[in-house]
Amino acid sequence: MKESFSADSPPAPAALAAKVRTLAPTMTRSMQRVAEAVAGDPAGCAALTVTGLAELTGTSEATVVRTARLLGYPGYRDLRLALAGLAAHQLSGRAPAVTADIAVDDPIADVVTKLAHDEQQTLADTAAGLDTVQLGAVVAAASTARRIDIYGVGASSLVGQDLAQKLLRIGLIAHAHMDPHLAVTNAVQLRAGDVAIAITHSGSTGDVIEPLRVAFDRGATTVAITGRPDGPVSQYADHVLTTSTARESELRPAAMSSRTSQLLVVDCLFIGVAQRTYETAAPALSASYEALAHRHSPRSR
Amino acid sequence: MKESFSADSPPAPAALAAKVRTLAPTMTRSMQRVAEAVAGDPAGCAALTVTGLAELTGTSEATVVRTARLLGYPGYRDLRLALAGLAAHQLSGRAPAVTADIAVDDPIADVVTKLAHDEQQTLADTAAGLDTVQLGAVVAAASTARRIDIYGVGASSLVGQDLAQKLLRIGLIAHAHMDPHLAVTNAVQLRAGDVAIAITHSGSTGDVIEPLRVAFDRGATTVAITGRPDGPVSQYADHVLTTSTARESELRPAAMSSRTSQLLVVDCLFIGVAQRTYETAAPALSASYEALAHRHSPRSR
DNA sequence: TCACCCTTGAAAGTTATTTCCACTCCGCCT
DNA sequence: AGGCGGAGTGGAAATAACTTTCAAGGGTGA
Repeated sequence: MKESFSADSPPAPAALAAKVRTLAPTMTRSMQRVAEAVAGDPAGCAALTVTGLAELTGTSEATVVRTARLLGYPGYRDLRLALAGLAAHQLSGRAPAVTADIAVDDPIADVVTKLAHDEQQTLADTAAGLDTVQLGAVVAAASTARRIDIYGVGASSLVGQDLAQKLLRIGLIAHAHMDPHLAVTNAVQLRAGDVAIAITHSGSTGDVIEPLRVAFDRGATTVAITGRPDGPVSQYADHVLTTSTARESELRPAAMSSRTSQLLVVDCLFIGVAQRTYETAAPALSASYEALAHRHSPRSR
Repeated sequence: MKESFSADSPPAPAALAAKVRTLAPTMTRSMQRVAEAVAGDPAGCAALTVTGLAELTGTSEATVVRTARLLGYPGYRDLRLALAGLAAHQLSGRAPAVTADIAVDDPIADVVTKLAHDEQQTLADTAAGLDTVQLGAVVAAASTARRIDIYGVGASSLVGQDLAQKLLRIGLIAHAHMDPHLAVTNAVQLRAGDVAIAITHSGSTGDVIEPLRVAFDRGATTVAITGRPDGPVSQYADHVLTTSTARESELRPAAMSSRTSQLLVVDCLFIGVAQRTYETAAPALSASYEALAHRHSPRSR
């Protein structure tokens, strides 16, 4: 039997500090120094080699290895790996008050973190609150529609354009109207089998409700994508898709999170339609991809 | 100079998967295999030695080390340490994520879940990979710019419009150019102190690079928001903001996640500017809010 | 006081990582 | 078409890191 130490337990994951305390009495003085250093600054020790840690604790490499063994690892290498994991753990643990509002004097790094977090929250909320039955119905209607008209103004206008752009790419006739007057005059052209989609966060944007009303009267399938399903827009909508309303702050206007939410809905809608029309959508998608390729400079690698 | 590879960034903590995707195009085949293995199974790879990983990926030790360097670590040892941290992270983090791709026959409810999850991932990756120093510099430049020109075509055009819209709302002179020719002719008007922002996922969209080049030559502060920081667009950019490149599938074109990523960057930029110009931004924001109020029907709740 | 055993670090030995170099393959130019 | 140059790659030497061995030192109990 060689110089064996009781490696009684598996490579403990996070309970390292506890283990150190438990085992401390059985340790020799030098080993205690090593264990102390490891428990005190896991992150720092993870960056050190055996030699480094030996020097830091004023001991030898052999002692460091012995300590690692005692702590339940096959060698120092594995202790170090565990240490790295533990370090990553604890510095992620302290979430810098991510729930806090974005303040005027927040450093830019915090802005990024908070904003990303907020948007993630918005996405989760939207996904949770989305009525998949309604969505399915809209997908079905859109897949077979003769034409699809989309209404949106302001920030929602961009969402509408995004949807139209994508639907066009898979060969559907979709148009995003930005001018309210033209929208109404075009809505008159709609009939049963066509689809009209109104996008408005407030649910009460007159410029968007009006064309939807006309489409509704004409017998088209009408859809409202709104954060206020109880708003006026819904009365002319066969299907209502609800977007989430995140808290807004002075620096973060509602438009920002509503846009995220709307885009998710619109993307789901698009993918649903693409699935349904896969036979024609797939070739259309690759065709438009091809067409774009030569617009990029050759060098890409 | 020895066999050196561009270890451009610090040892990224959690943004590893994102970094792999961003850098993938610059990588050689063998390196891609290694990077893939690392991104695919951080925990598993953390348990492997250089030789082990080399064998697993069917490459050589040298290639593994090269890949580690490219990812921003001084060597494989450090990559391994980071991997261990990441592994500890994710298995403590959360439940078995929905990593599966969106399939043609997925029910609509799954589409919503998966898509929301993917977009959340994209946001996290983007936030982790965003260079806050660069962002800060862009914010500073934009806050005091005489005028801000924004270039983007296709899907990126909408992102550009979004940014322009928001900047206008806080009283800055911002314009999103959609027509490449007009963009160039307008870029000629720029001079030192002005800001030009090009948005292109591929980093090689000629229609966007051209106006940026002109702006660059004119002495304006130029910014590129791109998923390929090594792309041609960067050579005319004083500041490069990197968006993340999520995996795409047949049903989920790259445009979708790149848009999410771009919007986050743009939002951060906007909030940064709003902070800096708070004195004027706050009243401007409420003024525009007021102006919109009467466009909505009276009944709201 | 002596013998024993435990603790410890130096150094040898082993394994892992990094560096160097030569070979190959691919694209380009002549 | 042939050859020339350069990037990409893996093999192997060199180096660094880790592990083991071993002998010296120091304390303790007989």
